Amino acid sequence: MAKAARKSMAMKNKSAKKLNKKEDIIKAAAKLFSQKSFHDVKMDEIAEELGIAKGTIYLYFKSKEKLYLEILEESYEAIEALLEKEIANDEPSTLKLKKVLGIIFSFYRRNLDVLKILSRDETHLIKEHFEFTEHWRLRRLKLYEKILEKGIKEGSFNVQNPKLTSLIIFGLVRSVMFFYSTEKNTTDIAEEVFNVITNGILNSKLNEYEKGLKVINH
Amino acid sequence: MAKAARKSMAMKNKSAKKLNKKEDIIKAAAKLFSQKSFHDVKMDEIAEELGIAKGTIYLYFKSKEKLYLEILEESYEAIEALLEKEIANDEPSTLKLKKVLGIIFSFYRRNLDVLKILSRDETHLIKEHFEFTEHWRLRRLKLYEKILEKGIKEGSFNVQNPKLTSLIIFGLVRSVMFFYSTEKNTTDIAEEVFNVITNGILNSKLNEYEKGLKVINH
DNA sequence: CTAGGATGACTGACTAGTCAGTTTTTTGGG
DNA sequence: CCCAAAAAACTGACTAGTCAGTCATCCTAG
Repeated sequence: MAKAARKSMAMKNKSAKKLNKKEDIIKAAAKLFSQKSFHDVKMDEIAEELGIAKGTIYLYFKSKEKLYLEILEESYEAIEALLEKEIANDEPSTLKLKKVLGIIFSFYRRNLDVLKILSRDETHLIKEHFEFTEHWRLRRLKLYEKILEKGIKEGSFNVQNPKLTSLIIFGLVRSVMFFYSTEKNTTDIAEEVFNVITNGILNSKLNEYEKGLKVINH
Repeated sequence: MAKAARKSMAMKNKSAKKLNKKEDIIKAAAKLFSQKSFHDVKMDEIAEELGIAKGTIYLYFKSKEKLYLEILEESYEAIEALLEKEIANDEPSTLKLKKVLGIIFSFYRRNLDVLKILSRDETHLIKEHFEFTEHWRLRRLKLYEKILEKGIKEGSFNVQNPKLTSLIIFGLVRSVMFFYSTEKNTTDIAEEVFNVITNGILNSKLNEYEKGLKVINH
C-alpha cells in the first residue's frame, strides 16, 4: 500500500511537472510571439529564455507551427469560456453588453501578450492559423450580434444593421484594448466605452434637423 | 537646339521609364505583402510576378526592408493628402466626419492591398516599421480628435473623452474596412457607420432611467 | 560601338528540426 | 534505506534547406 501510494505520487508529480514545463514553454513563447512576428521568434530564443535546450521544446511540441497554434487555442478557450458563461444568464442586454466589455478588457489587461497574438492581423498567417483566427472573429461577432438582437427585441436597442454594428463593436474593442493607455480600472473603461457605444457622440439636445445641417457660426 | 531637345526628351523618357518600373515594383510587391507576411514574400517572387530578374529590384531599392517601407510611405502620403484637404474647410463637424469616413472607405476599397499593409498589426515589425505605423496611427487619431473637438465647440457633439472616442472611431473604421463585405457603395457605408457613431445603439425612446435599468419581461 | 540597364547563378548567413549521446529520475530487490 | 540498472528527460552540435543580396556577364538603344 505504501509502495503503491509512493508510485502513484511519483507518477502524479511527473505528470504535473510535464504539464508545468509545457505551460512554461507556452508562456515564454507567447511573450516572444507578442513582441515579434512568427518568423522573427527563433526556437533557440525561446529555449534560451527558459534556460533549456532547443531539443527540449520538441519533446512537447511537434513543430514551431503547432506551438504557435496551441498558444492561440489556449487563450481563445479561456476567454471564450468566460464570455459564454456571462451571456447565458437573463440580465437585460444593456447590462450584458457592459459586462462583456468588462470581461474582455479585464482578461486582456491580464494577458496582454496573448491578446497581441490573438488579435494579430490575419493576412500573413498560414492556412491553419488563418482559419483559426477567422473562426475566432466570427464567433465573437456572433456573440455581439446575439446581444444586440436580444436588446432589439427587449426594446432597449435601436440597431438598423446588427451585422455592421457587431463589426463596429469588435473593431473598437480591439483598438481600445491595444491603445488606450490609462490607469483606469477595466470596469471603468468598459463603462466609458459602453456609454459612447450606446449614446453616440451627438449632442442629443439638437433636434433632427439641426443634427444633419448645423453650420458653424461663431 | 534640336539636339538639346532630343536629349532632354530622351532623358525624360528614361527617367519616366525608371519611375514607371519603380512604381511597377511597388505595386507588385504591395499586392504580395498584402497577402503574406514580410518574411513570407520572397524577392524572387516579386521579380517573377513582374517577369524581371531579382537583381533588377535591387537597382531600384536598396533592400527588401526599404522596399517595404516605401510602400508604406507612399500609400500613407496619398490618403493623408486627401484627408488634410478635406478637414481644411469650414463645414460643420458632423458633415466633416461623414466625409472623412467616406474618403477613407473609398480610398481603401480602391487600394485594398496597400491598406492591409498599412493597417497591419504593429507588434511584429522592425523598429523602423514600428515607428512609421505608430506615427501614422497617432496622426489619424489627432485628425479624429480635431474634428470631435471642433464639433464640441460648435455644440453638435457631446463627447466626454475625445481621446478615447478617437480611438474608438479609429478601431471601428479599421474593422469595417477589413471585414464589412457588402455591395454597398462606400458613401453609403460611411453614412451607415456615421449613423451608428453619432446616434449610438440605444433606443432613444427610452428615458434615462429606463436606459440604465430596463429589465426584460416578455 | 558603348554605356548603362538587366540578368540569374552563386554565396554566405541563417535556422527549423534531428538525434546520438549525456544527465536525471524512477524503480525495485536486498 | 541503499544501490544499481532501467527509463525518461534533456542536450546541443549538426544537417538540410532557404533566401537576401551580389556581381560577372549579357543585352540593347542610341
